[in-house]
Amino acid sequence: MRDPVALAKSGAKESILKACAAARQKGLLPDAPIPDFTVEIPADTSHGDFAANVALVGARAFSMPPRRIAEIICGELSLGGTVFARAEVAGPGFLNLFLGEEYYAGVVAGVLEEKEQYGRTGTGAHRKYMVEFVSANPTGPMHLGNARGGALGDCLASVLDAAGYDVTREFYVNDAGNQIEKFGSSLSARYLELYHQDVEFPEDGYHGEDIIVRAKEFAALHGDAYVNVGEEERKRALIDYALPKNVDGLRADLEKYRIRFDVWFRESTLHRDGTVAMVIDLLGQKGHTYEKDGAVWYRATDFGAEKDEVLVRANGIPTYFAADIAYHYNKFVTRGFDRVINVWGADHHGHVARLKGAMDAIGLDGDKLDIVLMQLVRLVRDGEPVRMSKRTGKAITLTDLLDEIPIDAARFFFNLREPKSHFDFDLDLAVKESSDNPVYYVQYAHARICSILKNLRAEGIDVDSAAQADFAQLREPDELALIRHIAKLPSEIDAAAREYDPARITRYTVDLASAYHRFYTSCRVKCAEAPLCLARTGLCLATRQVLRNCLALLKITAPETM
RNA sequence: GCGCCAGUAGCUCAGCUGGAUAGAGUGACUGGCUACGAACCAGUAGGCCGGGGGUUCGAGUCCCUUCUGGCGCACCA
Repeated sequence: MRDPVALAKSGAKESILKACAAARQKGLLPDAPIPDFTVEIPADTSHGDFAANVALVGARAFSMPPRRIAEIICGELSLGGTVFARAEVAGPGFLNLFLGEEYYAGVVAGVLEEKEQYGRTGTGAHRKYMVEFVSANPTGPMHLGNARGGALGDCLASVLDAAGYDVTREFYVNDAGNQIEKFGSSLSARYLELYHQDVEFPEDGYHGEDIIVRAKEFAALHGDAYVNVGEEERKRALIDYALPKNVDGLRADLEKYRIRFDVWFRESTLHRDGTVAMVIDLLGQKGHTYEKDGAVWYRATDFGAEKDEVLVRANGIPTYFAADIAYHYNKFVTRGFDRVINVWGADHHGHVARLKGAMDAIGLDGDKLDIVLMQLVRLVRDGEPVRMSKRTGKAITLTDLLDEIPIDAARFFFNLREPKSHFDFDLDLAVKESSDNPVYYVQYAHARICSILKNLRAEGIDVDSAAQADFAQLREPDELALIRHIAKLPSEIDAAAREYDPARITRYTVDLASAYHRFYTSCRVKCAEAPLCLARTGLCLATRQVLRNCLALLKITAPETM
């Protein structure tokens, strides 16, 4: 629960504000309000460990040159009680702050004390959040988009959990509506084909092999009992058989991918329990609907959408959109989520405004609904886009992908880029067991630490007592750089949660591994003087802990040996 | 035609609510193991941040415009 970076920043801010007040009292600064300023970690460490831009943003308010303001504030600055040892004015007027030695020791000791809790923050304050993701149609196998959405949604949920939110992972099962009817017709046709009935396969039906497999399974159970019944009865029986099977299949595939949902929510329940009818009614009462061409329309344009939408078709069947409004009513009202995050493919971006608008229209707050749009993925092999599976000739499925590349690599790669970035998934790189594969780079750092600790134990060093080592021994630049990076984890988790971008954690982990490898190259653990050796052992333990915490978040294994 | 996302090194991408000399990986070239894992580290080269305007102390970041690419604009989901 400790966040060294946040503490340092707030301490710096407080001291600076005090210095400003003191300067004003002495008449050194005019009596104008101090604009909001930031305390950030500069890219270049020669610019200090933290830097404040107070003088730059205050130039106008004080009508003084920034450099002069910075000098005045710096002169009044008292750093007692903060983690900083000194400050200096630099560049155009930055106030650069340098950390004192105690800070570093505190960070390492803190990690070893908090262990797997290190990095977690209380920012979320247990607010109820839902992340709905994947939600693949149960009419067939999952595609590549689901692979990215799965890794993204799952890690986003982990990140939110780490930031202190009460998170529910949810899969929306579209077990009603048009595509289920198509699913039934397709199954029915395949079933009848088995009995040499002369049937025409539905034009817009599902052509996948999996439909034939299900029809055969059904035939093995029931024989020709459903050949001579009505089409509706046959479809119903086939759907009732195949749908749960498919959902179980999705569940199993996702578990292989290390994703476990808290809730599998069925669309059909919304139709059955009347929620769909209720929200349509509600919209009508509020005057947001009208009838045209026999259909019930919703005035989406009144709520920011580009065009109005049909809620109930002329044939009396509600649209998917109507069900979606009901679904979100259920999320917010029935189940009381404070915020709902949906992970959608970018091809659904046209639905964002209308769904959020619909929330406003039924008297809820559309701003509590966040849609994370992720761009579609392009698979690349030998520098060429791969569209189809070699084996099946059809679109590549999640299981095809996981047959080819390790789960660790898949989860890592899909979380390496921001959701909104288009990206190429390099199959050759993902299967490569070498240094240029970043997932191995990170895992190697972990294995390396484990190996060192093992050697130290073999030499009779009490590794476990290293948690109480004198970390003030750590003074080398690469040691301090590593510790500074370790200190960033909690704020990085907060940032990832705030921006809905778990890729930040993946990149953080790569950078951490890099900082460790540099430390390893320049600082020996084993042959150092006893106190230094123990301190470095502690730093190894802390780094390993942080690597583990990050990899656990991403659900990627942390191997002891490779 | 309208809308959303993106254009940063040869390639893949970072760049934190506008901050200091635009970074990393990879590829190319060069160095580093008689010492804890060389699946590692260090160095060199490589850039009118798609183009053009604007806003201000300061723009890769914000605004306008334009070009290019991806994706949407169903009584499908």
